[in-house]
Amino acid sequence: MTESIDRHYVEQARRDKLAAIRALGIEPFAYRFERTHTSREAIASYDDSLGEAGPPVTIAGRIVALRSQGKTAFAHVADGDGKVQIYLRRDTLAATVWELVQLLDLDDHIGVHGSLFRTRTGEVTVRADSVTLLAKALCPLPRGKEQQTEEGVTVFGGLADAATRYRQRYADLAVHSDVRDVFRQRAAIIQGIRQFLDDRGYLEVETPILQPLYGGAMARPFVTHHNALDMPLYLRIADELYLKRLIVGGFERVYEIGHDFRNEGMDRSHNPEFTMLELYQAYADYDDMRSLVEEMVSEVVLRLTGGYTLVVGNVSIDFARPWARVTFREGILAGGGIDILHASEAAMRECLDGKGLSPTEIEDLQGARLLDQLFKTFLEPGCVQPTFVVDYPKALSPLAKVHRTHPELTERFELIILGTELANAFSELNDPDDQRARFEEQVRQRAAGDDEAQPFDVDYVRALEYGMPPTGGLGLGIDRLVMLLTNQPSIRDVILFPALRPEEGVADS
RNA sequence: GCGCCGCUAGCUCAAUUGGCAGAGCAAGUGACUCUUAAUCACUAGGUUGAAGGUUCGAUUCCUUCGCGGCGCACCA
Repeated sequence: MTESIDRHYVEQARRDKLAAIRALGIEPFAYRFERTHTSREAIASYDDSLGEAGPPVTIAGRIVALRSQGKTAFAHVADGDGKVQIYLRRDTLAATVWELVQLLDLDDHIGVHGSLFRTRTGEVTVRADSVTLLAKALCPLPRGKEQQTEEGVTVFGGLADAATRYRQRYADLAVHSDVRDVFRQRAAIIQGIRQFLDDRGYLEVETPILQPLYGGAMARPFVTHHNALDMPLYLRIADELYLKRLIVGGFERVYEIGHDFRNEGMDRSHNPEFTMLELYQAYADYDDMRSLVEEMVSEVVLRLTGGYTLVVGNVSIDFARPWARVTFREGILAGGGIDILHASEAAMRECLDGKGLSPTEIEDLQGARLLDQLFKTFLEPGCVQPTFVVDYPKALSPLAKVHRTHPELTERFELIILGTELANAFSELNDPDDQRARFEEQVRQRAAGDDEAQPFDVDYVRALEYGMPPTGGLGLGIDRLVMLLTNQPSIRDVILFPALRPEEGVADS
């Protein structure tokens, strides 16, 4: 980039001011600034008995509104916890400072020292006796204008384009305090989960993100290359197999909160990189995982909202325990009138007739896919309130332990809320011979062209051969939980920098 | 990957049947010593996402492409 490019007149005007500020002998980009109060603290420190002689404060922030009236000016300065009005008068400021004030723009960062008073219109305000420029904003933020009304704040204009909001998240955040709030809540939710698990003796661990073999889920991986070892490495699609190795190693309760990577489509509930909680507990089964996740999520909801009820969209969700529980078989029987354990595949296909699928699509369904379609059609959408769907057919759950009393089922549940899967849990398979057989089956499917089948992990089977105690395992999609608890319609609204197509002319310059 | 919708000034949005591309905010100049969507006057700001086509004439109609949104498919 050179200085000869044609700059937009708005930016050029600001660069001219930047030069004028330097000509005044003022450095427009400061090194540090010592403030005494945040905006909120400053306002709280004013007491009306003090009249015009309020306490001195030093605040810092970004100029979010600027109203000049010639020899005076009002501005609002926003910081991390709010904003405060400042009052600038030519006759109370040094001549150079007043010249600087004339060169300030919206979105500049400034520090202000002065004493508090209440204006005639009733707003607690800092009467500035000095102003320090902390950083000049050379581009204005796409900021709307706010009007304070009885009902709250109305914003006129602003940043609305979704693509720009996600691409320039810094501008989105700078301009939308409600977007910042979503990410504060996200942090609180994750912190609540950590607290819950730490309090119960679960050990937080970190396992490899770069893996020589991927496994633990059915998904296409991202592949990269290690130069020194000259070998491919995969970005993990799940933590599962490493965490269970730790159970073999003698840790009885472990969890990891981290990113998984799946090389698949993107939509409202899928980002290629997403945050997963995985948790494993020795001597436990899927029933223990069920009460654990129920307790954990309801406690997080309580901490976040002060209650157990949450309005999401136009539905009220009740997180008070206990949550509904339905078996996979009974749920489909109730919703679709068909018993998956006894009906023929032909009869099951017939059930799906007229449910939005074309006849050829229905004809192609068989085995696991057919069962999954029945689940998606007759059971999942009806699970609006928190619902455990338990005991999945074996065909759908190659990683779960066979049900102790129904050999055609597995000990697995999914937690469904608002028709969306939030968590998935098993009684973990700990028979190494069974595990070996299932890997072999995966290899066969891979050879048959299923590129999502898992590779054979010899080392993992070796770990199981040393003996893994009975273990309950749980995976919970953190992003989806945050979406739900913060009432956000898209996973992109709860991921700070969601995956996007590269922007033309930026990525390659 | 498929379908539908959208893309106009820095931002938010208009533009009648295909007939001079407009407003508010932001910006610049000027006025203004308690304003708060400050106000008032003036000024500037456009390759209408890109390329092509139809037409005397295209923001508008057609084709292709790019980006985004929604839905479907794939996928937890």
